[in-house]
Amino acid sequence: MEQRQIKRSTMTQIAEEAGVSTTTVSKVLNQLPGVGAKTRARILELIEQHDYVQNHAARHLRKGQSGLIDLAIMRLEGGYDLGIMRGIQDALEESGHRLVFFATNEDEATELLWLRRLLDQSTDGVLLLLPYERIGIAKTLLEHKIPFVAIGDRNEPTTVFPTVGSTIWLGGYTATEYLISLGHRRIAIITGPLHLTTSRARLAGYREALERAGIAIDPALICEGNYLLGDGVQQAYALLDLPKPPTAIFAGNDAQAAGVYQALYQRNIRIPDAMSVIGFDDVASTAQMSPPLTTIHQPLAEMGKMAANMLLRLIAGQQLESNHVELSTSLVVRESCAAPRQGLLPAR
Amino acid sequence: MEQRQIKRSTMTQIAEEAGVSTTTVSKVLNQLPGVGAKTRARILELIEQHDYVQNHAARHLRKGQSGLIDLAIMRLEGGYDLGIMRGIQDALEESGHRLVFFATNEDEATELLWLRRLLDQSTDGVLLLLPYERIGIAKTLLEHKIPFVAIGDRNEPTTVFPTVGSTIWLGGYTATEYLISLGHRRIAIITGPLHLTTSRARLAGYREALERAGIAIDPALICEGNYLLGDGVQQAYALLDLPKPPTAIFAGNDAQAAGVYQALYQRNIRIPDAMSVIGFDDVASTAQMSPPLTTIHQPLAEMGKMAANMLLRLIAGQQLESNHVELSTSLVVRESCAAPRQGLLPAR
DNA sequence: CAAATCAAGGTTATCGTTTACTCAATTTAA
DNA sequence: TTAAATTGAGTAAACGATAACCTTGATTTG
Repeated sequence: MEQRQIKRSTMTQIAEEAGVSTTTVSKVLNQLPGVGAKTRARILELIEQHDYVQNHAARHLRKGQSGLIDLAIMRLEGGYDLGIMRGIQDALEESGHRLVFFATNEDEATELLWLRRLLDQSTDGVLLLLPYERIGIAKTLLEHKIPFVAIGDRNEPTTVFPTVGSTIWLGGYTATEYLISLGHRRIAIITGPLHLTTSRARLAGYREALERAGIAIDPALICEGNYLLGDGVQQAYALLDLPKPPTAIFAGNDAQAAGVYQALYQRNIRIPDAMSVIGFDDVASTAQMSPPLTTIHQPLAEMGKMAANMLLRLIAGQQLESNHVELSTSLVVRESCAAPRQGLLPAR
Repeated sequence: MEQRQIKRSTMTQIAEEAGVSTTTVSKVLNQLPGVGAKTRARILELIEQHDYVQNHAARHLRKGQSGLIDLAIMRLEGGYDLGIMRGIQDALEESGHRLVFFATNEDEATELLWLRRLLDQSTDGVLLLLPYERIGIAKTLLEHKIPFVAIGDRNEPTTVFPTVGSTIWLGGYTATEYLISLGHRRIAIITGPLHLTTSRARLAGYREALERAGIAIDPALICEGNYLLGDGVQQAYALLDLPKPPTAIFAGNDAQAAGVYQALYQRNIRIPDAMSVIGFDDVASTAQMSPPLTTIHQPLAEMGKMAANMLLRLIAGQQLESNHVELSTSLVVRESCAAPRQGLLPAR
């Protein structure tokens, strides 16, 4: 087997050529004091000439810092994770850390193996992007004092470890309020699994908006899904088959909204003329839908960035001001909502 | 600053407790011969007890292998990259390598910085997932003898370095042939940028299919896009405004197909009744469209897996059987294509 | 002018493994 | 029974950089 990677010059070589010790070169590289201007310049020049790059492994071994941050994700899928990753990427680029990527695929064995590998100090910190709370991981990480931050919708808000989320309740409220403002009175919601606090938060927001508008809540208009497209399809059919179907559907997330779209397309019900649909998340692909989906924007990239920055601070040994931070959601109006067909509400 | 990560036990400690030298422990860990059964058992037990994990950095420093594979991607976006990443993930999980993720964001400076960092032997190999040929990177990698494999549609097929692609031409041919088989005669195509060989390959396949079916090629039905949704919208409008519009549109890729959908939705033209649409790539989100998009499947995950495996072989110092491999595309029939409205072709 | 301070730089141990080489004890072959 | 081969284990030198601790000469200070 031939030598694979070209042999690069080491600090020792640079030191020799410059006629100094490696210590001095190290000082220059790490911008530490104790080196004269002339010497420094000479060394810098040599470094340039040799196209010298510090050996990562040696540095890591000595300093105990790998320069690596591990991201655990459940499943490489939706735009949700992608949006967050984008933000993480951005934040890490500045810090010079490399992002290691790992998908658990919901397999516990895989997950454990991964966790075990991290324990050899090969990671500086961990970002958890798991859709439900994997207490196990968090606990292990805590035990081993590996810094980490959890991002996104999770089972329970906690202050035991740092988390980044968004104002879900407000999002649910805003979505519903918007539909009301368009004149809708019969507004359905397809929630996520109700054992998740974030699903309940959406629903609570929905309820609050209706109540404030003085609209009675009709339990028939509240369906539970599992945040998957198929649930959207199914629940939409169920809603359409109601004796008195809604004029608008708040889909809980964008995937379910896509499902609602499909059901409506099948039934030849035009959006937004005959039915308004609003999503949640504002995943990248929602803008691609026909018509483009009005939805609640979660600042995914910002959440990722925030989480990464918090982690970086943790790694640097600094204290966090707050263990849980929530970024704000906002309404993105596109083309899937309009006033209900019959115009204004009939006089009572 | 307090100690951050828990101090883990080292080989030395294990060795001491077992009353052997570190060499012996190392042999056990690396499954090398030269250790008696009893000793081996004793050491293994101690390893278990201590929950010992090898120190990555030390190992890396000594062996010159980081256990890391870097993936360069242009931009964290579509399902295209995601699909491929999924395959890579799978392949690497088996080998135990960690996947480092990097998005160039099309910024050359960032890219250079990244490349420079890899040169310190901190990577075992590189996977290039860049939509156009970044000769610079490949050349540098080649120079420094860093093993790498390029994946996906690229500018020019090459045998200078290993690449993984798919049978694009055949895909273009199949898509067109399928539309013809449904009875379409006026079939439009929205290509990608024609300076890309992969765009030209789709077009060539389209032409061949038409020719074989004895259908004259109408240049008015051939438009060029840039693989973006907006191009799909725009070109679709142009096609609809033709004196004699097509009855089917081959959209070049799925994003453009989504654009076509939007334009058709605006004009209230129903798919597939009044217009058939076929995509290319079979990105995850196409199944979410309304109606679900019929498209040409690129085996993205398989491509990623293949590329990763090739890279692994390269890293192990093995020869590749072939420098360029092409996996086959296939037709995925969903609901966006049907026979043209007017039924069969009028007799001539 | 002696003592204290300081800046520039060097010595050396160390981080935790791997590996080439050595060595003694034991087994095998002749 | 003795030389040769095999086996189980140890020694010590890397791998490349960092950091605590010195040394030296120059400059400052009282």
